[in-house]
Amino acid sequence: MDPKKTRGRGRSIPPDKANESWTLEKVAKYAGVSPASVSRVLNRPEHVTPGIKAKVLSAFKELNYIPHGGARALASRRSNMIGAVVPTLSFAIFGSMVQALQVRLYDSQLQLTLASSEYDLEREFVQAEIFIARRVDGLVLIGGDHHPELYELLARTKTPFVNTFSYSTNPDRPSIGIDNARSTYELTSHLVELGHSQFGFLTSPIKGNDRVSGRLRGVRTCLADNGISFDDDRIIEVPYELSEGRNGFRALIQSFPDMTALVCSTDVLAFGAMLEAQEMGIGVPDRLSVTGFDDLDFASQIRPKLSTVHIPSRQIGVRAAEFLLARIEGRTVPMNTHLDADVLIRGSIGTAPKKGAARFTFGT
Amino acid sequence: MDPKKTRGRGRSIPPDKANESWTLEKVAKYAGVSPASVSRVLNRPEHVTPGIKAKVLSAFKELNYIPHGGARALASRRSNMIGAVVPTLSFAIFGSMVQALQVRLYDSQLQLTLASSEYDLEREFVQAEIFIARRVDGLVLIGGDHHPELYELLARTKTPFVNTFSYSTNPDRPSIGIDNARSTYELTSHLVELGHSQFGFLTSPIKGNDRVSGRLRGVRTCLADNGISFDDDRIIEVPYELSEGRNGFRALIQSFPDMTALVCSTDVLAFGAMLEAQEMGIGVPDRLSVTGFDDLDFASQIRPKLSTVHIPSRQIGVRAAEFLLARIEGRTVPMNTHLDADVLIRGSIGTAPKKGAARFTFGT
DNA sequence: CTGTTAGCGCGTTCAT
DNA sequence: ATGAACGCGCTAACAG
Repeated sequence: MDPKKTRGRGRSIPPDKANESWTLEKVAKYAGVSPASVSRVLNRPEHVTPGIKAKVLSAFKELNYIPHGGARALASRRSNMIGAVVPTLSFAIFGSMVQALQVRLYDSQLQLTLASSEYDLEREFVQAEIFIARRVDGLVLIGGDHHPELYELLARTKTPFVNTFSYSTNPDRPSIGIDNARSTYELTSHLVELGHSQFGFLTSPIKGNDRVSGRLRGVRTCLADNGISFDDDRIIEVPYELSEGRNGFRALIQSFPDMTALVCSTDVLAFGAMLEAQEMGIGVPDRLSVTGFDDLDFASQIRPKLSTVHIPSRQIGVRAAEFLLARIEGRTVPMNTHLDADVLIRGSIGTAPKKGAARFTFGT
Repeated sequence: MDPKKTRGRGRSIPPDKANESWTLEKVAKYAGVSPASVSRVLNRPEHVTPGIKAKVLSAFKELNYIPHGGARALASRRSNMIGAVVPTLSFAIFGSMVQALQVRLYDSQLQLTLASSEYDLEREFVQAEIFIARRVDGLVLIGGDHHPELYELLARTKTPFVNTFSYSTNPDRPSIGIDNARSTYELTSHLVELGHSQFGFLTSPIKGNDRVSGRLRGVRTCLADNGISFDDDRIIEVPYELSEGRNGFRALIQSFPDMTALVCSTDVLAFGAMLEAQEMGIGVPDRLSVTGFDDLDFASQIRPKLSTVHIPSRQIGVRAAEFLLARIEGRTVPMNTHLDADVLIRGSIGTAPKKGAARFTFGT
């Protein structure tokens, strides 16, 4: 027998198993096999004899070997990472999508890495660029409004990506999401049927956010279809914060004391508005109907319950993962998939108060 | 002159600038300089003559060159990535910490990459391991309760890390955070001073969460110090969800109808409890005092305002970044830093109702 | 200051 | 099924 391969199986230099930085090559030597075999048990264990596999596996354990991700990415031209850039980490709605995404990717041996843009398209671009520099295998984005250069970058680098939360039909911009305009249209219709004609729209910043602008479009279209006038000064834009919902509502009701229906672009602002209304003695839904969007936990817990639109965010996460997996593996998949969003009519809306009766007077 | 170095500066093979995968070497050839110089303008631009720098920079632009992150990490033994594993992305409290962390790291050319553990120590371990496989330069963790193997892994790989949100004094476990027990002790003291003696504790799962267990300890110690009895069945543990706050409270008040003070381990559960109390006709704070922890936006917006503890989460994020930066650069820094958490006494707590008056009777 | 050269740790042809 | 050799794209000495 070859003495090198008998006893000791190459355990020549194990000075300190713990404090060594083990590389695939060293592990191979330690296990008495070739580097290629070690690589195989890492990547295609089924193509390896049980005997060798066992040796390598036990070497892994003994040496606490951890393969170098960067080196693997370099050699294989695949990073096994998917990047996601979300607008914010401060609201639950993206959290549940991301969680579902993560779990689904994990099942396929892909790791999710996350960054946030703080609702800033420039920052979103920078974060995406960093991900691309890491050669992520795919990218998940929120919405379809992005820096023009980002779309160019994506195309140039051929990075698979998918827009989420808002549905589009553009075949060059894969998307998985809901129809924001349609859902809001529906919500607004209910209000119209209840006799409302004095509307207000309270929203977080619209620029660069197609979900929000879609919702605004839904309101506009619905009111136009019903011959209800809706001037731009009935739209008030505030930062995405609970307290700003209060402020926005106060400003709006001061300008339009006869407003009886308030449509909010998101639950958070609706909560703020409801809290302020309550404080001002404006009854919801008796004198004012309020709607939101997102169906956050609070929506069904506060009283009255908030009428809103439920976004299937877990579904979106799962679908996004599966879309990217398909693209990465070269399978063909529909570029755009529409998901249904349930419109939830709850206690926060009611029939429009009779003319005059609704008018809120200050200082009374 | 050497003809190779004259006109054309090597622009021999630019077949399709757009569809090429440009490497540092190709860029160097294109710019007519050495690979080393290109690398230098990437990493130490100050050590490069303006002339060369200009050539390289314009080549970057023309070719849309994006350096390969994995290769850089491999060659330099630094990934310029910091990993963070958070328990959940669904609550704002970690969001603001992570955001601050991200911004601070960004200023130092480090990229944050995020993963979530869903409050599961096993999953936390796996996520951390993946990060370490990517050779992150540092790791941010939440709390100090981790899988024992994680601590081993960290030590073995010499990965700089820091526990956040909970303060500890263990020099082997760097931490930046608040003293959960102390803050809750203080909060409870207020309740005791207001005459309360019938307490309840509503909490999210305690196991593996030292922030929550610290808070429980704070309550226990305070009540013991004041000679107030507090049996374990006055502690109720529910999932971390708004609706579970309702359920938990209902169960608790049924078992202990004479309870007048409810301490919650987190604002979310306190909100649930307050909503349920309101629904049940139990006045807050007249018949029941409630406290939370976190100071979420809602805490100061609902009525009555929730008494709670404000966590300086942005501060924690900034400090965590700076701690890791220091460790990476080999500077010495205090291993444990304590941050103050403001105890906010607001409308949700009041003097204990007289004996008997407080007793809530079902079906009345 | 600049260019040359040798790896970084791994995957992947090829032979065998 | 296994091993040898090459190269992924970049940085880090070193030499000039």
